[in-house]
Formats: sequence, structure tokens, C-alpha cells
Amino acid sequence: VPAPAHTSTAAVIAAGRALLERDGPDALTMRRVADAVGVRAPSLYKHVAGRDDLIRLILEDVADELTAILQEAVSMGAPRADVRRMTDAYRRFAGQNPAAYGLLFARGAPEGAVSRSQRSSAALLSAMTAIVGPADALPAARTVVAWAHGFIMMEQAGAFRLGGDIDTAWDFGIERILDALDTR
Amino acid sequence: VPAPAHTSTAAVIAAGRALLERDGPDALTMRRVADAVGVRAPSLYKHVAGRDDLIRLILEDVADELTAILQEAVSMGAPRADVRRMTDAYRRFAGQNPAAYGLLFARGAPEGAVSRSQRSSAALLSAMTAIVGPADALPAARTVVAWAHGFIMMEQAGAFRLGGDIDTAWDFGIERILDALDTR
DNA sequence: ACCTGAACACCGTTCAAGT
DNA sequence: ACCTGAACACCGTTCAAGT
Repeated sequence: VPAPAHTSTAAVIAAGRALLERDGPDALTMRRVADAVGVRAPSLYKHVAGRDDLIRLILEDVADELTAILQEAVSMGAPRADVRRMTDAYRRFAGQNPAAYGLLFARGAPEGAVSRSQRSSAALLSAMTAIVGPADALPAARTVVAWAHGFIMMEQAGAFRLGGDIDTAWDFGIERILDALDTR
Repeated sequence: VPAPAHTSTAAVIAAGRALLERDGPDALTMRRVADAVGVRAPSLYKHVAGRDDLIRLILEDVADELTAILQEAVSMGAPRADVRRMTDAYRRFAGQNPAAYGLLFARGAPEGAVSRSQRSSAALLSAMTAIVGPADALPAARTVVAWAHGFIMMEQAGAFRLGGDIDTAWDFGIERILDALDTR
């Protein structure tokens, strides 16, 4: 006699993600996720392989959303404006999903999620090729991504403490970096 | 009758730090630290207030070392060369203490450690003032720090996957950013 | 003054038993 | 086919008892 499913993999992922963003990584426990979806903890193992697997599935969803958002930011118009739209969209997404974003780019992030997040690099790389040429496109893209990621992490960690406007520093940083790269 | 101390706060911090770097944050448990210093877990509470406090003490040590290393990198000579030496020393330190570095700049890092790590910003800010002038010194310093931090985190997370030499990308990034800022 | 074993409330995970 | 309670080995932390 088959028993009806009280939950689903998608519901488990959504509950885990909500818990992660609301209360942080330590609050993402199998028992709390089970509570949220209305089953007991052992039942979760019928839908995900375990806690690490649940985190991987959450971060893969997040990486896919990030990729989609970055591709929407590309207009195929002026490459410099495209880069600016991509970095702004990137920061906005990280601000809306701070806990997941932090895990996605932390040491020990699940391989599957990291490789999924790499798919957004193609759009940036083609815009950078239009700006700096093919020879420098890769290090130039790495410069932009490193700056954006570092800025976002420091902003979220509360590491900008000397006053001044954070949005102004963001504008300053991306425009100066693009000035430095855009010399053709 | 007083009992002799089998360990000390310094030994507990050192054991915890070694465990953190060797096996990662999840391996930093009170019972394993106790094993490493030769006592039982409850005895650790005579030396540190708990696990969070131990992490705070470890990261404060790390932040102090980072500050000292950055100050040693300053020669009071050419400001651009000083910034270059500081960023290189920063990356080297993060490479030698990757797990602690990651925690120090993560969301939810202990307040005491974050504020200690801020003390290195004075030296960078004065070098940047010499390069871009007082009006832009703060956003310029934030641009350099954000880029360096982001580069290091992505490097350590294994997020640079499109080939190419990482050291070349590091040189490219810092030199182009300094070119963009050094326009006086 | 510090160390200890026992205990508590958690945690991830396994597994036999239920429907 | 999925859900459950019981159990196991962990975890941080408390506390009375030892010296």
C-alpha cells in the first residue's frame, strides 16, 4: 500500500532556503526543515541525500537564478553599459540572497553549485572582449568579478566602517576600473 | 588545595587555530581542542567562555598578525609601491591562513576581530591619499581592498576556472586599478 | 584554582517497522 | 512508496564533586 507523499524535493529545498536566509547556516538543520514541511527528519532522506546535498541543491537553484539575472542584464548594446548593468544586478541579487550568496562563494562550496555559477562568466567575458580585446579579456573579467565580489562580501560583513557612502564607493570603484580597462 | 593548570588560554587558542586550518571550521569542536591540549572539554570553559569566544580569540590573533604584516609592508617611500607591497603581503597572509581569513571576513564574523582588522586601514588610507588626494582616498582604498579581498576569496574557493595564470591576473588587476586611480 | 564524569538538549543519520 | 519512532555517535554547555 503506497503512502502519500507529504512533501517533495522542491518543498524541502524551498524550506531550507528560507531557513538559511532567515536564520543563517547554523539554523539550517534537518529537523527544522522537516518541521517546516510537516514531516519528521528521517523522511527528508527520501527527498534529499542529506544536509550537504540539501545545501548543494539550494545553492544550485541560487546559481541558476544568478545566471539568469546576469543574462537578462545584457542588452548586446554598448559593452561598457552591459558590464555596468551586470555588476549592479549582481550586487542586487547578492543583497537579496545574502546567506546563500555567502555560501556559494565560500571555501568548500559544493562543486555542482560553483560550476553552475560559472555559466554567467561567458556573457561578462564577451563584453570584456569588446572592451579590452581578446588578449586581456580573461584577466580583465577577473578584475571586475573579484572587485564586485569583494565589495559585496565586505559590505555584507559590515567591514566598511570609516563612514562615507557605500553606493558612492560602488559607483567610484566600477567606473574607475572600467576607465582603466577601456583604453582602446 | 589548588590544582595545577594543565593548559592555558594561549594553548587553547593555538590548538583551536591549528585544528581550524588543518581540518576546517566544522572540525573546530570543544572536545577536539580539549584532546589536543590534554584536558576534557568542560575544562576549556576555565580558559575561554565557549566555542564562539574561542573563535573570536583566534580571529583577533589573526587580525593582529595581519595588521602587523601590513604595517611592515609600508616603507614610507613611493605610495604606489607601498600599496603594491601591502596587497601582495595581504594575499600571502591569506594564503597561509586560509580558513581563519575566510572566517574573519565572512558574514557574522565576531565584532572584536573585525574591528581589530580595521586597524590596518590607516596605512592604506594614507598611501591612497598620496595617490588620489584626500577627496577620493576613501572610495579608492575601498576599491583596492574590495578587489584584493574578492580576488583572494575566489582564488581560495577555486572559482577561477577558465584557465590562465592566476598570478598574472593578480598583477594585471592591481596594476590596472592603480593606473586608474593614479592620474594626478 | 583547575579538572572531571555525568547529564542535558541538541545535531546528522540509519534502520526496522508501519501504512 | 513514503513516513515514523527509536537508536547511535556526535556536538556545546552546565554543574556538582573531586583534588
